[in-house]
Amino acid sequence: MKPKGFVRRTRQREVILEVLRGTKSHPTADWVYQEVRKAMPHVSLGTIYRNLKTLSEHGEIQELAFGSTHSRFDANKEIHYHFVCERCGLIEDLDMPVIVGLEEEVAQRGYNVTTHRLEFYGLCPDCANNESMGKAN
Amino acid sequence: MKPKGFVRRTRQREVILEVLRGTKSHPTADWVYQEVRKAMPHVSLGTIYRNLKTLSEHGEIQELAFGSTHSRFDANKEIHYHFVCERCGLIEDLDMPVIVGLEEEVAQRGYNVTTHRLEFYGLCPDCANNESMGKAN
DNA sequence: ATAAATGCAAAGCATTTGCAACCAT
DNA sequence: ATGGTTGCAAATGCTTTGCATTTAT
Repeated sequence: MKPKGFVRRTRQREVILEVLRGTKSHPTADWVYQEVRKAMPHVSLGTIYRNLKTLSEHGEIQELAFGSTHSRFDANKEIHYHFVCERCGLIEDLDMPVIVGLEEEVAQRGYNVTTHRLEFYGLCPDCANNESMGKAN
Repeated sequence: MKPKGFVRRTRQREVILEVLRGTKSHPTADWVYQEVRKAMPHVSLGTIYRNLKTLSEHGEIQELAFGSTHSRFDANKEIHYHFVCERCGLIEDLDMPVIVGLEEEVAQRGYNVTTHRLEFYGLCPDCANNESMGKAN
């Protein structure tokens, strides 16, 4: 029996991966689109987006979210770290000390560091609990 | 001479700050909007967005970008940290070792940690240089 | 054969903006 | 009085989707 939800190997998917592997510039979807078009003038942006999503879901690439569809705001001005639950979306402050010397370490590499951001992803206690009890999603 | 670009103290700005200071939930702009409406039925979403931006630019609150308007993709599957230039938008990999024991530290607080993300913000070498030379933006 | 993937165009949706009226200083 | 701020609505801009058609397996 053939597996359902099987991921096919298409030319557009291959070109997209090639393009991505050929750069260190952390490109946007649109940049990838422009590059892929050079080899396949008829690709559609939709295909690029669908493949980038599929590829990152399968761990072939990493997606880094920047900008903001859903910015969150915090009246706490002090630097602090967050935990983000990948199941319920909860975002909580972590009562964890700010790591000292971290920005200095990057500054030594020639960067002028203003601030840093550290986030942990996973399941919050509640979701981890529901998951193990086989609750619905 | 009165300063230009002075920030006024408006009722909507105050209510927005109050709402934000009254929660630990890292709300979205829309949640803030719904809350502020309870006190000021006529506020507009545009005002919420404008004020959230002003407030974070002035360091009164923190904005945490989630989701993605401008996702970036990386064929490098290994976990690694990034530097983001706030002036030119450059995003670079940092050749910096992954901090050991970090996820364990959060796990001890009851979270089920899958991964983490660490980013540094500031000026890249080029931009820092141009800035000091008084180059245009 | 058959379900996944594509191209194209039409939504979706959070966020931004133009503009006249308004109001804090 | 003056220019920052607001409300309203239209516009952006990235990303997602519906659908008929291709295409990989």
